[in-house]
Formats: sequence, C-alpha cells, structure tokens
Amino acid sequence: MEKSVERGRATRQRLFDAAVALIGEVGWGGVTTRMVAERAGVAPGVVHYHFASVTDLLVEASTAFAGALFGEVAHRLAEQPDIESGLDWLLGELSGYTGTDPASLLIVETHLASGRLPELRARLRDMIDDFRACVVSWLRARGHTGDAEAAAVLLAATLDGLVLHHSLDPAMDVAALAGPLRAMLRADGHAGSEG
Amino acid sequence: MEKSVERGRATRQRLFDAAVALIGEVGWGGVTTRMVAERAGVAPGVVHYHFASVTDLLVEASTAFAGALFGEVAHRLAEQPDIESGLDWLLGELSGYTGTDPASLLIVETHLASGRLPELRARLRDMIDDFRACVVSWLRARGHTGDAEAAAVLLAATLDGLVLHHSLDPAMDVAALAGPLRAMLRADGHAGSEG
DNA sequence: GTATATTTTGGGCAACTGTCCAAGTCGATT
DNA sequence: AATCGACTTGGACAGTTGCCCAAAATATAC
Repeated sequence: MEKSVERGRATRQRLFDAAVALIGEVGWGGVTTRMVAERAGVAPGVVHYHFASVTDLLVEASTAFAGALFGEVAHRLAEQPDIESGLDWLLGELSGYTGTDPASLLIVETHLASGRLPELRARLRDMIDDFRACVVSWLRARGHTGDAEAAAVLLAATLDGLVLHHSLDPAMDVAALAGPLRAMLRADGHAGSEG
Repeated sequence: MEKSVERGRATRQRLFDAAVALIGEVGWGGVTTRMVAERAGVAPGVVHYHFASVTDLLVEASTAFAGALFGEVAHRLAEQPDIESGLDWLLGELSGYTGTDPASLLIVETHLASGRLPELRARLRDMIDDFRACVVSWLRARGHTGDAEAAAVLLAATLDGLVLHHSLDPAMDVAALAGPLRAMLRADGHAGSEG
C-alpha cells in the first residue's frame, strides 16, 4: 500500500490545481463538485473522498496557493538591496498581474469568501500578518526611520488595491506610481497629530 | 395608468435595496431569485417581471449604489479645505468601514463580479475614472505640484485596498496611516528614474 | 358598469446542486 | 494463488436554482 497512496496524493494535488484555476474563472461560489472533478480528470465522487466538502477543498487549495504566493513575494522582496529598488521590483511584478491571471483573481476571491468563512478568515489574516512582519523588518534593515508598521500596513493594502484597480484598468500606468509610492515610504517620523 | 406605475417603481426600488443588502450578506453569486423576492416582500415572479435576469438586477443595483457612494465621497472630499484635512477625513470615513457594512462588501463584490461581466466592468471603470478625475482636480486646486494623476490612481487604489484589509483586520490602526499617506501626496515632482 | 393597461401571484418546469454509496479497479502483502 | 486496503467509479438522492406563464389583482379610461 504505497503506490496507491502516491496516486492518491497526485489526485489530491490535481484537485488543488483545478480548484485554484476555477476559483479564478467562475468565482468562489461558482465552483461546483462536477466542475472541479472534470477539470482534474476524475469522477465526481473523488472530490468527497479526499475532502469533506467542496468548501473544504476550496479553503485548503486557496490558502495553500495564497500562502505560497505571499511567501514568494516576501522572499523576493527581502533580496532587494534597498527600499527604492524593492518598490521598483514590486511595481514590476504588479504590471504582470493583469487581473485575468489566476493569482490576482484568487487572492481577491479568497479575501471575499473569508468574510463568510471564519476559519479561512483566520488563516488569511495570519498570512497577511506574516507578510507585514516581513515588510517591517525589511524596511527597518534598509534604513526606514519612520513608523515601519504603519508603512507596512499601507504598502500591503496599496498593493492589493492596485491589483484590484489594475484588473479594471489594464491601461493603468504602473511605472508612474513609483514617485508617490517612494515618497510614502520616505516618511521619517514627523507624521502628524492623530486621535 | 399612473398610480400603477408608481407602485411598480416602489417595488423596483425595494428589489434594488434587497439586492444591495444580499450581495453584502451572501455574496454576488449567492443571491437567488427567491431570496431577493422574500427580502423585498414580494412574490418570486416579480423579479423576472422587472428585470430580465437576476444578474441584470444585481448589475443595476450594484452600479446604482456604487455610483452614489463614489459621488458622495467625491463631493464630501471636494469640500475639504486642504489636502491634509482631506486625508484625515478619508481616514475617518475609512474607520467606519469595518468590512461588515454593506457598502464595503458590495464594493468589493462588485469589483470581483466585474471580471466576468463586461458591461459591469465598463460601468465600474467609468465610475473610478470619474472619481480619479475629481481627486485630480481637488489635488491641483489645493496646491499639489507633482504628478496629480499618479497620486489619484494611487490614492483610489489605496483606499480600496484599505477597505479590504480593514475588513480582515478590524483592529487595524487607521489613524496611524496618516503620516505615510500624507507623505505620499506631498510628492512634488522630483520622483525618480522609471523604465 | 365595461374595457384596458399594469402589476402581482403562486406554482410548474428542466437543469443543476452537494453529498452519499454500493460496486469496481489496482497494487501490495501474505 | 487469495486477501487486504487505498483509491476510483458512476449513478442515486433530495433539495435548490433560474426562468416562465396562466390567472388573479389592482388601477386608470371610457
């Protein structure tokens, strides 16, 4: 009983991939048992053999994908020598997210679904916390002197927002955003009053 | 044939309201004919008497709501005497969007659905264009000397992103973002190299 | 009153949904 | 060879879906 298990793992992985692709194509709520089964090239019953429910599959697949994506971005960002080149790299990546690619769609769909699925919500929040923490330490190591936490929160939100708007407006000039974005992270403490 | 029409308009409006509320509660794809009919207090058949399809109702309702919201925000923003107080007002508004309110949910849901509904996509893009244009003229009238278009794009995207992240992380300290956000809009031209 | 236009009703339809399950396949173990 | 366990199959089930429509209700015009 070894090759059987191996085959099972492969099927499970194919279900993951199919789920990720379909969430982007038809939306979180539009993914059906038979759809994902057909896409994975298996019989409909297989889905409920490997997962308790379709929602369960969706949660597992989307968190796995999102986790890998966040980790990858954080990792690549950490390799950037200074803040300015880091931002340039981020903007460059961003221009690759046209909004039609599975990555950006899945991220936003997962965000939304998390509002109605507490467990998914918790996982996603942990991921964003991790990502923010990476950005904070990266900013500090590169000489950012201001409120690094606030900057990280703002940067993470801005990136997500840009992915969203870029999908609506593919003609958006991403490169032109470098100026104000740099200014945002050049803030060095003398902020303003706050309540 | 006048009071009849009036009653029809009232029903139509109740269907709009029900649709807006339900998009936030169960998601764009989760709204069903019978759901919206029950919420509006009418028989299921009414929906398809007033609208060609549920999707049609959803598109009409969400664009009407989003248009009113964008218009309201742009109008209130235009009343702010300077950029800093404008940002403060925006952040204050933002802290009201906990992510559980219908407005923020509907905005994000509509964003997403637009990826699969070309007409909705076009309408939404026009709205954001209008909003950006308002921000641009507001920035210029308040003495912004840099690339006002880029600043407006970035600001609009950042606001949407913050709504998204605020919904995931209600404990987010919105006021702390004022510093870097102001710095972003304080950019006055001497940006940097760009590809 | 009758006639006409508009809106509303409640049920009917075929298609699809998630989930389950008895039967079947296939490789490993004995 | 027979047996065992993990995996897969394809169909069955009850429930829900969007959409449609003949009939009833309501309001205006004559």
